[in-house]
Amino acid sequence: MTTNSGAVSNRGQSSDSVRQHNLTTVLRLVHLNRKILRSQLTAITGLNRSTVSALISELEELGLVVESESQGSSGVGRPSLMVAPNENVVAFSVNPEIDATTVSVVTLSGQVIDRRRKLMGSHPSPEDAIRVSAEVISEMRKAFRPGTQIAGVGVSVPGQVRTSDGVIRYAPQLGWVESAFATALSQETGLNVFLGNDASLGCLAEARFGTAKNVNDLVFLFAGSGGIGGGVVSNGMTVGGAAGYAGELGHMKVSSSGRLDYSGLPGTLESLVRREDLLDFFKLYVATDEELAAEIRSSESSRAKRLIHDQLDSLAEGLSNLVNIFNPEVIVLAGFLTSLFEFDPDYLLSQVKKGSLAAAAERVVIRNGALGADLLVLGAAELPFDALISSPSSYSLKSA
Amino acid sequence: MTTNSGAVSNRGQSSDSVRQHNLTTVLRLVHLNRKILRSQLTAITGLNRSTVSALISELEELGLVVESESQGSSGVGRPSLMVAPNENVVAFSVNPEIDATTVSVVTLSGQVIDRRRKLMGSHPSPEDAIRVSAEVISEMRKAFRPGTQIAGVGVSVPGQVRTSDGVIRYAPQLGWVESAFATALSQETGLNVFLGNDASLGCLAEARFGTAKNVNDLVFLFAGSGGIGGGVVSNGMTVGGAAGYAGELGHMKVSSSGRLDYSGLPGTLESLVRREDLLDFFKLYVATDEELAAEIRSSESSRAKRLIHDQLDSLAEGLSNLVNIFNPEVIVLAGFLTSLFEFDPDYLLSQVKKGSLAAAAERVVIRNGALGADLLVLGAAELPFDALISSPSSYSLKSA
DNA sequence: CCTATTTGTTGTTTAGGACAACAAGTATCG
DNA sequence: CGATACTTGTTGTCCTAAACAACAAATAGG
Repeated sequence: MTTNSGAVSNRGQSSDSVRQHNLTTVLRLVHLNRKILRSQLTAITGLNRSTVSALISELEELGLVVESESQGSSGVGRPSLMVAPNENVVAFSVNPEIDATTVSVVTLSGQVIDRRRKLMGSHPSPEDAIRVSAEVISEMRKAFRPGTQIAGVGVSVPGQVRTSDGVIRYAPQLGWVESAFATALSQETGLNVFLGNDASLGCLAEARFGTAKNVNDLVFLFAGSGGIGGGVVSNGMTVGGAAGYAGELGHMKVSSSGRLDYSGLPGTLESLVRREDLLDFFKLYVATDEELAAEIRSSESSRAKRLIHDQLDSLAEGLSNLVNIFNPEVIVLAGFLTSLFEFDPDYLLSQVKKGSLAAAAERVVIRNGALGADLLVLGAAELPFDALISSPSSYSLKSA
Repeated sequence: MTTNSGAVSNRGQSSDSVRQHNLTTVLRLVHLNRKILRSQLTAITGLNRSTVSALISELEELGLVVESESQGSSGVGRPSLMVAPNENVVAFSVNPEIDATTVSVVTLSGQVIDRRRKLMGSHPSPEDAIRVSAEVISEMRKAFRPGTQIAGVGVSVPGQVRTSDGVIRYAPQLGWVESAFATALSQETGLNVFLGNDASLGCLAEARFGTAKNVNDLVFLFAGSGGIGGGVVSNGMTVGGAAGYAGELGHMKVSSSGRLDYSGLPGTLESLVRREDLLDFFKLYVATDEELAAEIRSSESSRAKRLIHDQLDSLAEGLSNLVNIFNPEVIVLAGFLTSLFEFDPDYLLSQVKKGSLAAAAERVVIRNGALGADLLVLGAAELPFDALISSPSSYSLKSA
């Protein structure tokens, strides 16, 4: 049941908004599926063939989609046309890290067609990151083929972002506080800039293109060197909260331990499940996730196993809480949590079930994320694409 | 930002569905506001005056709303007509408790016009409750004035309910396990029966008619003799989870304490914030919430204050987690939590802020619920009313 | 009593989706 | 290989329902 509380959608619908809605619906399906048959569009939307035809014509005139004859026909009857996003429509994805900033170009069809990583001095300021991003974006634009249309810029932030105006409130690892990042980068580039929390964007990406495609209720947990972040989809909608700070699942207190997390809160999931602890134990310094994963996979000593199982126990406590709170269909893990999970999947699942209500946990599935290195790149690009998709006929795309 | 993940609303809209949507929108506004001016309807919906006029005519012909001349005109110009729900449209609300079952009649305008509480032997079975409910409903129907139209029955269940088919999975206090309650009660009464978790329904009621009206992101926490339940509204939608079990906020682990809650989970909010503990301390047995509240309010001894502050501390730990997870606009407390909160509101708020991220907590407000004894009655009645409102022209109302 | 203002009503226009008929292209079967 | 069945795209027509415009009704203020 998806009862809405009444504070939502009190607007009526005119025939004009119907058209917009239908354009959005079709364009979203084309975007999500990368390519899709017209016949599938009519089946999924429930709209008439002729209506779908008209909608696609309009989207084609807007330069947003292209049609082609489908190869390798499947079945009787006239073969249906293939509809795909126009490859000329792109977005920039900006991913600031502690020692570098990565800028990527993503097409509306989900291809990452360019990526440049700029190393930066330690502890760059927001202004540094903005300047570098703007420079890289400017370079990249010069290389675009003519006719390229830019939807905007999406930025993944390892910290708390006020989504309404794209202000970074606090990014602990970067040491950034209260930066009007979106406004500044928009001024530098002349593009629309959207910000999101990194884990929330990862959640979005896995829900749309990854292992949780078509899942309406999911919990996502992402752990990197900077702690644990999360994201939640409920009723098919991202849980954003009043100002966009929701999803800080790593800062959930699960124990009376006095250990502090990176934000200074005691006994939280993030304080107990730590990449650093494993690195220390394996005497790895500055290791990649792959190297750490290899160590974990090949762990034989009982001390190592004990440590890993302790981490799994703590992780399970957090996940149990989330199961009780959200009753998700799928739990998706990313970052180094994937290696923990792989070490003993059955153990984690059984511990999660032990700590949660039977009914809420009975159908839950735990999976590793499927997007790997593209996770945040794709997630951030979804922000400008969402803006475009929600008003296809009026959104102002910028040319290269 | 309310980004949707893509798994939702892939349907297109035909002109017919527009009409249904607009009928629903108008009827929902009339229901939520109990009465509303036509001019306000046009302003809120953004629809044309003539369109609103036509929609109301249709709803009036369906017997769902009535129009009247508004008294005490306010301002220049022709006075607008007042639109209100038809008082002949009602729903039954069934609230099973450990020692009694209460059946109420609620009008579409939100009035509780009849209520009968049937005491039952200790530990009644689901079948007992179904039989008693059906009997009371049958009696009540005889007393209805002619023309009364019944939307259905809403049942609040202190336990886990699979919302898709109205099966009670587990209601610990009642000792009920796996009961096809909705189907059985529907068979007995010939009415549509809907089930919901009690706390979730309380959340819904406070969000629609209580202290959280027009709030799109809220967390609700409800504590009675049977433990702590909760409900969440995010993006204006109830968080229900994959099968409807979401919102079990009381079973969130926040401490390493070995104390068990009523479902056998250790260190949870429910295990630490306990009505029983307070009753024991004050040597009250079988007290009402009012009696307990009076004791708490007049507590002077330092031992009493200590106990109450301990409970507030535990409550704050749970709420801090929920703030980090949901970034709510408002937290609503109900049941005996209201007296805890009233004892020292500033303390609770400051402890909550201490345990959560500054950004997520900065604007959060804690309030007591406003609906008192009507909480679950109104909440349960919303289930059949929702069904009616979401398809006004095709929902089959039953006559008395 | 007259004017300005707001709202309800009625008749007309218009946008856009549904529908029906036909053309186009594929697979199957004899 | 041709006939048939089947599915899909296209085109022209129909129809629903919202917008719009003009007018009537009801109020407040001068």
